[in-house]
Amino acid sequence: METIARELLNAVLYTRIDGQLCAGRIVETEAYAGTVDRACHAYGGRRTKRTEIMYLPGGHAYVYLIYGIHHLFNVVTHRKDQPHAVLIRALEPLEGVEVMIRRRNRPDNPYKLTGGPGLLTRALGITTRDSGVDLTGDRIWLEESGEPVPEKTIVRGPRIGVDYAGADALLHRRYWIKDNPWVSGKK
DNA sequence: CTGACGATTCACT
DNA sequence: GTGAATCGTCAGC
Repeated sequence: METIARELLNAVLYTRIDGQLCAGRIVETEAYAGTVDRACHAYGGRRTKRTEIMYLPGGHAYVYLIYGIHHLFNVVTHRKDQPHAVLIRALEPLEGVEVMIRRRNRPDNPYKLTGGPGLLTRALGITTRDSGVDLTGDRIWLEESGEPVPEKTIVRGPRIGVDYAGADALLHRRYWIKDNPWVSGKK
């Protein structure tokens, strides 16, 4: 749901995986709007073992493998059987930075530690094993950061990497915090 | 069973 | 700027 994609900006994503606590502030998201969105894995009402997670009630994690290499993390946002989700595209690291650096094992550009959907899952230790986990649990969870993002500093634009979605690729369902250096991709 | 391909990242020209 | 990496998922036979 698009409202939730906006609301998730500034929320803090925590993981406690392999005994390591990590946290990052969400600075970029994308909304995937269920069965009528060509860019959504559940387009047309498709239900498979993988996409079944998106049909769970909001508050679960939907994680999948892309290009055989990267794990992408989403928050399921709607009620049961409404397969909407928000992809977390970028974080600003807050806690466990040393752990993230070790997991990423590539200390070139610091903004690339968690500045991309495949990068932040690597840094936080999230994999497809975590698909379906309850985000109110103690392995992966979200917390409000207090201050909501001022409306003026939220920017929106077309989603990235969904050209196959035809006209739906043009919809402005990507949200990010203006001028935040951790935001991935281009304008 | 088989083949095509992806909500990406990185190395290299 | 281009192309490779790499494998689970999915549709089709």
